[in-house]
Amino acid sequence: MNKDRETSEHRDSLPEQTRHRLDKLNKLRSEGKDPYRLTRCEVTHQASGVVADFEQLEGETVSVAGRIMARRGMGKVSFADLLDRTGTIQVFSRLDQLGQDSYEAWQELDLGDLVAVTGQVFRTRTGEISVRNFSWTLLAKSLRPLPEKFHGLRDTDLRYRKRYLDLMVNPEVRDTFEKRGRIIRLIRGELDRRGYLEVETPLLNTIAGGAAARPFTTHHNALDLDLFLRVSPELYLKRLIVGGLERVYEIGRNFRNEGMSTRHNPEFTMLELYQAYGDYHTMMDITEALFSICCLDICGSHDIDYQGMAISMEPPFCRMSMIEAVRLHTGLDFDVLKTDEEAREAAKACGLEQVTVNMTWGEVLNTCFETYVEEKLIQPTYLIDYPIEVSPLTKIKAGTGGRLTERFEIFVVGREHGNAYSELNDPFDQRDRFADQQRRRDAGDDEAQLPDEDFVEALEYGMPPTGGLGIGIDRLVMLLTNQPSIRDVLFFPTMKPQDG
RNA sequence: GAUCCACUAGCUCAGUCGGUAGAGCAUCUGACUUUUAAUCAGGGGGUCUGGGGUUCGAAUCCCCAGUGGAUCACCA
Repeated sequence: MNKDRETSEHRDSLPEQTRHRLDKLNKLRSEGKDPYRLTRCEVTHQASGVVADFEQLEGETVSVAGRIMARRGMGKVSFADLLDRTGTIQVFSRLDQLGQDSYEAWQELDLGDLVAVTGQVFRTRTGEISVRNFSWTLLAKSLRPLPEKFHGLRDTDLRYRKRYLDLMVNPEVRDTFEKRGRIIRLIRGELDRRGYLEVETPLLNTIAGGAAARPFTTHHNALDLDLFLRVSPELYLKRLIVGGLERVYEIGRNFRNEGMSTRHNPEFTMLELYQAYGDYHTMMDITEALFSICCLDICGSHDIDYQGMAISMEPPFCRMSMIEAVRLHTGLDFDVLKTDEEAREAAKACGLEQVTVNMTWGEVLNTCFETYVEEKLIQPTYLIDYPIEVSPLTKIKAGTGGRLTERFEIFVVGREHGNAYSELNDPFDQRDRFADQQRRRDAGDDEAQLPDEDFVEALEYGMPPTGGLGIGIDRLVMLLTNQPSIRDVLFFPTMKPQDG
């Protein structure tokens, strides 16, 4: 709120409620009681602590601080609900205890004002644990009316744009984000226990590698250099494996310049980890451990509800090959369909319209999976053995004629939650795969991966056999907090400006 | 990018057949010394998202735009 708004002509144009609050603030300032000048206050107890430790605290004097969320005036007595980060505590104020001036000033407070209260812990006649107001301080004036307390803030537009209001009046929102923080802490704890080093790698990339996705572009002025926001930290993390760190992980933001949905935000948080001397089976064990640990801690059970679906997060998770899954759901058997031509014809006969003339056996298989199977994988399932065409950084699976790779994605509630593989460490093969990706790019596939010759050079020094895993943190949080949209687990989801 | 839906007081929502706008909470005035969605009495508050059109008359019907939501496309 800028200085202009304190002048009289602006005052008159303000909504009634804001005008009243501004008048009160100006009155305080003119009396030398500017609340914004205070720099700190002594807080001895949290709201939930007063309630939890009532037996010990009854009769003791405590200092609490928070936002006034509700008031119930009774004349010479009044009640207020004070909200801090732990919850709500009731403040009981009496005229004869505060004195005329202090009580009148207390009655002048508005919903949303931030106050500190010092007083005695006691239980009211109706049993409510409260703080008897002996003295209080206004810590900050709230100049705008709060959203309604009973219904909360419903308008999704407002909730996402002004998340602070959402957090003030919708307690379950705070709960979701506290759980998000806990999930990330649990993951760090488990990986630290397993001897992983947490690392950070560049967000500004000269080559946006490691995933097939369109990047955001930016520019460095001093170097006169176009840069890309990373779409994945994968190639950097594997360089660290080459460097001998053996077990590394990074939890951080990826940026993909693509469509948005309930499952996609342009920036999102990924866990990526790499373990030398492991493979994709090692990564299945870690995935199960991480999911299970988080689920038990957050939900208290392996049996959870997600949007009306009963999900069992009890390890071990179901494992099924892509060929098997497609056979099960479409009847098409890619063990029998041998050539690209046969695969295309069979899929077309099955009604798959996306099939184009150039598609290979593996691409058809993958398209069949995405079209007919993916959304049906409700219970946690490791979908294994992906076609080589869609897995340019992955080791070939022995005995598949070079068609399939040692890779899995984990699906829950019909969504991809993670992606892992036995990392390709053959520099010759890797160079060929990049060349293949380049051919696809040249043929018009702008999502094909960009060759990274420096990465291949790193492989030439020798990378041990390595298992790698990526888990979408936002989707995991959605799953464990039963939120329907990724925007509900991001404090500030990407939004169009309103006057855009 | 496509389709459908929504947008009314600070917030949550009604608004019939096209006839000058309603409620609850919040706010203001008054009453009230243990309330808790406090209660009681009274008052104020609106660019009906924006622009255009049809009409004697539009929150309401039509067109365009904005923002959001859902679905699809995209996302190996």
